[in-house]
Amino acid sequence: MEQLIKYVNEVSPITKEAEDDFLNIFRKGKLTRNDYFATYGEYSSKIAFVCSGTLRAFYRSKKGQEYNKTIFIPPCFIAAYSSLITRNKNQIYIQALEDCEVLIANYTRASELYDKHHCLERFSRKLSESFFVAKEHREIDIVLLSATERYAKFQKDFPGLEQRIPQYHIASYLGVTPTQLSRIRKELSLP
Amino acid sequence: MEQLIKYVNEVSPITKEAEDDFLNIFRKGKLTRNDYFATYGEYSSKIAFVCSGTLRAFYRSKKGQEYNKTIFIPPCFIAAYSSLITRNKNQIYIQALEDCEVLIANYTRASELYDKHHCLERFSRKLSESFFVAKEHREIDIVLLSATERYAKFQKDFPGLEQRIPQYHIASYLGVTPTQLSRIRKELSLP
DNA sequence: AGTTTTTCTTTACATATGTAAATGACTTTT
DNA sequence: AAAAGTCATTTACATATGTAAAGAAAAACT
Repeated sequence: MEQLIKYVNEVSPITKEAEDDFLNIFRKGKLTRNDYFATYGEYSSKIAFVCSGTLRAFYRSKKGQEYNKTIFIPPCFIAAYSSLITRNKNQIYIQALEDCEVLIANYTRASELYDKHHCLERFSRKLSESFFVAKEHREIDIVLLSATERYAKFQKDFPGLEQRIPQYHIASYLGVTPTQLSRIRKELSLP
Repeated sequence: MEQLIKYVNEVSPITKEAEDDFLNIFRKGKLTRNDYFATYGEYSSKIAFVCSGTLRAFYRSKKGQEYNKTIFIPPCFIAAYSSLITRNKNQIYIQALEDCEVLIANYTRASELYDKHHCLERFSRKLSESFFVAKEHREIDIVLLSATERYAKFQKDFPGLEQRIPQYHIASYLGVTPTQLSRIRKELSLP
C-alpha cells in the first residue's frame, strides 16, 4: 500500500484524507501467469495497481492474431481504460506474463472520490495525461523507428525482461513476427 | 465563443462562473493555409480551439520524412499536448491545411483556473481521457486494419476532406506512400 | 491564354517482412 | 530416461510496400 501512495503522490500530491479514502477502496489480489485481468467483450469495472510482476495488453484480430500494445511493469496502474471511460465493451485483453501482486479497486468507487477530493481529480487528470504522453511516445517509436531500433529500445525500457518472457511476446510488442525478430537478433549478433 | 462553450459543456458541464473565467482567456485568431501553430524544438505555451478549417499534426524523421499522426477538424482543441504536459521541447508540428478560425489561449492561464473551478479540472480530465481513447482507436486501426481499410475509414471520418487537401497528406495519415495510395485507389476503382 | 508549379499516377526495381513448414534446442512432465 | 510440449531458428517462397524517376494531369499564377 505504501508503494501505491508513493506512486500517487509522485504523480500529483494528495491530502491525508484523500489518501485514507483512496487506499480504503483497494484490496490485495494476486494474478498467476497467464491469468486475464481483462478480456474482450466484457464491461470493465475495475482498475489495479501493480506491485510486482509483468503484464501485457493486447488486441486480437479477427483471424486470431495478437498484437501486444503495452507491457506493464510495476509500479503502474492497469485497466481497460478506454472501456471504463466510454462504457463500451472492452476491446483489449490484459494478461499476466508473470505472477503478479496487485491492488484492485472498483473504478466507479474511485471516480466517486473525485467529488470529495479535488486533489484526486487532479491526480486522475495527470495520470490520464501521462498515459496520453506515453501513447504518443510509443506512436512515434512505431512510426519513426525501425524494428531493430524498437528492439534496442525495448531492451532499454524493460531491462532483464527479455530473459523472462517468450520472444514471440517481444516480437508482437515490436510489431513484427517471431521470424523477423529472429532475423534481427541474428543480424545484431554477427558483427 | 458559443461553439467553444457548447463543446466544453458537452465534454463535462461547467458552471457559469467557470464559463466566464474560461472564455476570458481566449482571443480570436486566424491561421492561413500552411501556417504553423506549433513547430519542433520550441517550448509550447498555447492551446487553441478550432472553429473552422483543418489542421494536421505530424512528426518529421531525421531524413525529413513526414508522418501525419492526426488530422483536426472542428470543433476540437489543438495543442502540442505532450510538450505542454511534460514541459519538454516540442516534438511535433501542427500546421493548417486550410485557412482556420481559432480561439487561442495560454495553457498556463487555463490550468491555473483549475484551482478555482473544480469543474474545469474535471473537464480537463475528461478531455485528456477522450484524447487517450482517440489515440487508442487510432493505434488499433493502424495495427489491425489494412491500408485499404484505413483509407475507407478516413473517408468516413473526414467526409469531403479528401477533395480539399493533397493526396500525399492522406497517404501520410494512412501510413503509406503516395505511390501506394495511388495503387489502392486504382484497385478500388477497378471492379 | 500561356507558363509555371504542384500534384497524381505509373513504371521498374529493390527490399523488408510475412507465411508456412521443418528442424533443433530446451523444458517440463510422466 | 523417455516422451511431450514449448519455443527459437532457419529455409524457401510470396507479397506488400518502398524508392526513384518519368510522364500526365490539374491548379495556380502572370
